[in-house]
Amino acid sequence: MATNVIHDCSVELRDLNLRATPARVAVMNFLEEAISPVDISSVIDYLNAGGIKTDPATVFRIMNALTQKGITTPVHFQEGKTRYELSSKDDHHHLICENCGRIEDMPDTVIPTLEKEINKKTGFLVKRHSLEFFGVCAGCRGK
Amino acid sequence: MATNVIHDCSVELRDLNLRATPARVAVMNFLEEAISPVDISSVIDYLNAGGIKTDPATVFRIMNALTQKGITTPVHFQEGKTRYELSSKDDHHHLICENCGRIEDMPDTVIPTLEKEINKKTGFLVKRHSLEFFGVCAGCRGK
DNA sequence: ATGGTTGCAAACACTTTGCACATGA
DNA sequence: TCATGTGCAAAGTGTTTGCAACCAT
Repeated sequence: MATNVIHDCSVELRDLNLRATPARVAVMNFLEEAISPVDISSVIDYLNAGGIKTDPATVFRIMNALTQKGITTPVHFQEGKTRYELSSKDDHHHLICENCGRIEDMPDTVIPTLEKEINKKTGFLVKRHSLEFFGVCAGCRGK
Repeated sequence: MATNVIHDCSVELRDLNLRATPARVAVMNFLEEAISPVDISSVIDYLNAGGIKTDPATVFRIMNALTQKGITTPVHFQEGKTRYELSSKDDHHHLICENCGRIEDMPDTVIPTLEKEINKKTGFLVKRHSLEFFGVCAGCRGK
C-alpha cells in the first residue's frame, strides 16, 4: 500500500552516472517536493533538517552536476543568487509577488509562437528563454 | 552647427536632485551611446578611458541612484552580475547569442497582452517582467 | 558654507576550487 | 579496490557600507 512515499531516486542518479549519496538523494527528494524553485540555502536547511550534515560547496557541486545532466534548470529572480527547479516541469513562467514572495507557476503557449516568429524575422535561433513576471499576487491585493 | 555632440546631461541630473559630477555625466553619456545593457566593469573602463578615475563602489552607487530615480533599468543575463540600460527605451526584450555574445533588441507587443491575461486568470497584477532569449544569432549560424 | 559625493578599505553574499580524506559500487 | 564525492579552507566575483575628505551648488 504505497501511498505518498517519495520514490527512491537512487536508480535515476545511477542512470546518470552519479553515485547515489545521501545528500544527492535528499536533494532530489527536495526538488520533487518543492512547489517553486529552490535556492542553495533552502537546500542546506532541508538537508540539515533530515540529519544530513553538508557543506555549501557540496550543494553547489550537486546542483551544478544535476544542471549539467539536464535534471535541473537554473532560474534567476534578480536576487543575486541562483535558484533551481526540475527541468521536467511543463513549459511555464513564474509570477513572483514582490510583497509576500509567493511564487506561482504560469503555464504558457505564447512564447513558443514568439520564438518561431523571432527566428523568421531575425534569423536568431532561440534555444532557451527566461521569463519572469514581478508584481503583486491576488492575496496581497486583498481580494 | 551642433552635430553629433552628445548632449550635456547636467541639467537632467540636477532635475533629479543629483549633483552633476563628472562621473555621473560620463555614465549618462555612456548609457546613451550604448547599444546594449552595460555592466559595471564596462562603465569603469569607459570612465577610465575618458580620464575619469573612479572606484567600483562609486559606480555601483551611481547605477543604484539612477535606477532608483527610474532612469536606468537593471537587466540580468544569468551571468551572476547586473547590467543596466536606459529605461526610456521602448518595450523590448533581448536576444543573447551564446556563441558571440551579441545582444539584439527585440521589440514586442505580445507580453502586454499576456500580462492582462494573467491578471484576468489569476488576479496577479504584473508590474514588470524580465524576458530574455538565449540562442544563436543569424551571423553565428553562418547565413 | 554645507550637504551630497567620492575614495578607500573593509565587509558581505554567492560561488568556485584545491586537496586530503571518505565512500558508493 | 578505486574512481567518485565530500568537507574544509581559501580564494574569486559582484556588491554594499562606514567614514573622512572633497566638491558641486
